[in-house]
Amino acid sequence: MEKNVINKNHPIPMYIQVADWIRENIQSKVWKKDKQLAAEEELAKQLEISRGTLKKAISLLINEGLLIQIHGKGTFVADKKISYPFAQEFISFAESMQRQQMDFTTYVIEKSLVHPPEKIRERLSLSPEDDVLFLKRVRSIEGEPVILLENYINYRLCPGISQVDFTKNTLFSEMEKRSGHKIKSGIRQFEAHALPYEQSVWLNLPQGSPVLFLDQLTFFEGHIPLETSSVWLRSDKYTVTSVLHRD
Amino acid sequence: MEKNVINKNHPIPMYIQVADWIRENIQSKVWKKDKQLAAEEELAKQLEISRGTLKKAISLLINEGLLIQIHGKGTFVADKKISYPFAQEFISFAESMQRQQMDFTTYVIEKSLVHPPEKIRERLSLSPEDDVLFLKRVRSIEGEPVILLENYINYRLCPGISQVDFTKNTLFSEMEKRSGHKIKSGIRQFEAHALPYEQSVWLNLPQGSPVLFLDQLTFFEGHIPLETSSVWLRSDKYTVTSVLHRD
DNA sequence: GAGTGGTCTAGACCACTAG
DNA sequence: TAGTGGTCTAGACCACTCT
Repeated sequence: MEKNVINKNHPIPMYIQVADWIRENIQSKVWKKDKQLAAEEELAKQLEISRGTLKKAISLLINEGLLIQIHGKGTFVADKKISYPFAQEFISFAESMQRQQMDFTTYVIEKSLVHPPEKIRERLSLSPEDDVLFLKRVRSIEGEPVILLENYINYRLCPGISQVDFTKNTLFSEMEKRSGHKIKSGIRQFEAHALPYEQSVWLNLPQGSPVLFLDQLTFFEGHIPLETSSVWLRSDKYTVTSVLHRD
Repeated sequence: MEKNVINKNHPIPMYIQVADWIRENIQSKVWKKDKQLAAEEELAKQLEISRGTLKKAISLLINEGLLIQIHGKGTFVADKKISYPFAQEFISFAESMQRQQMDFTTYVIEKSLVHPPEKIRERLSLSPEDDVLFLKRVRSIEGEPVILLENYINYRLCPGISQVDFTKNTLFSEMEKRSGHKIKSGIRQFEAHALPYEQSVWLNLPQGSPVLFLDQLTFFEGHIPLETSSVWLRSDKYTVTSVLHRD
């Protein structure tokens, strides 16, 4: 039976638990491409949840591109190749890699508490006396650098974060841990840039190469900005793919 | 009263009608930035719908970046600048522009029925005898070209589409009209490219300029592929912005 | 016609925010 | 404490697909 999959008591909403369980079945290849899931009513009964809750879980996975539903036919495991749903759900590079069970390494180029430039202060709604943690990292897959990140983090909201070893810990998880709040949303703007010299050194690419550039702003619940960053992505190595839907 | 906003009978699902109504209030500036909406229970009562239906409408608009919700506080009109939710919802360039009440013009460079290259045939799951419509267009805003599109459309699914005047009609609406089916989903892959010479002429940019490149595949319901395209975007003129959420 | 997902309801209780 | 959104339920009826 599938019923012991979820815990009816508080910690995590049931629809998230159900989505996690389905995602795991897909990623571990227990459920293969094109497998038809049990009908919603049936599956809900097995899991001892209501159909509405199950539908909410399924819709998350449709959004991630892991499932497709066809009216009158059923729910199926999608034929998903490598996909980096960076543009779809607010997940970090680290989370995206982890979900795909890919290994990456992080090298910290710079980590320092600084007084922020005017532009950063505005974006993060900082008071004049607020400091920010400036973080500059390169991430590599199989020894090849693919992504360069420059983050500015509101230090008041994440006290002690300057002590973290970012070769071992991810920024998102540390920001949530230090602040005691959940990251809720973000804005990402995608542009194509010619790689500046300063960045080209770290990405092991010729200056002027076309790269994906992301401008990011991250919020806690309550629309409180806590982090802003510039990201340079080698789009020859790491493409951003989105599975999108119409309503 | 707000109740005449929606039609309880069939044509369009109520949650879409409600979302359209809210979107219009926001875009026409009747509801301004930071305006707090009536509480869900109250608003549902006014619209004579259930709270669940209202929540579904609201979640669409949160996804579009038009509303934000804060637990315990309320629902608010987001502070939205120009945003092109290209990476979030499967809407076409034309629809994106129309929603923002921006004018654009379309110039058709080429429109021809052709026998598709092998790669296109595979992507669209075509039989050897199937033809495709090849369409090459430039779109300009205020006289400035910003986007170049090359589309391959399964002609069997959209009979007669070769007759359409694409300076006046949009591809998505024509594909839906000719086929009698609704476009349901798509996959977009974002890359940064150095602008090839052939494309540079149409975008009025130097060859080699960094541009956003999109590789797109479009599906009807039932996961039937009907169109695939390559799109070059001037990211200095037209940036792709996504408002993203975590669950 | 049998089986599927799509929409909608009317309610319940919980968790968070604010004064 | 009052007011808000977040989650969950148990059911109903409709629309679509396939045989």
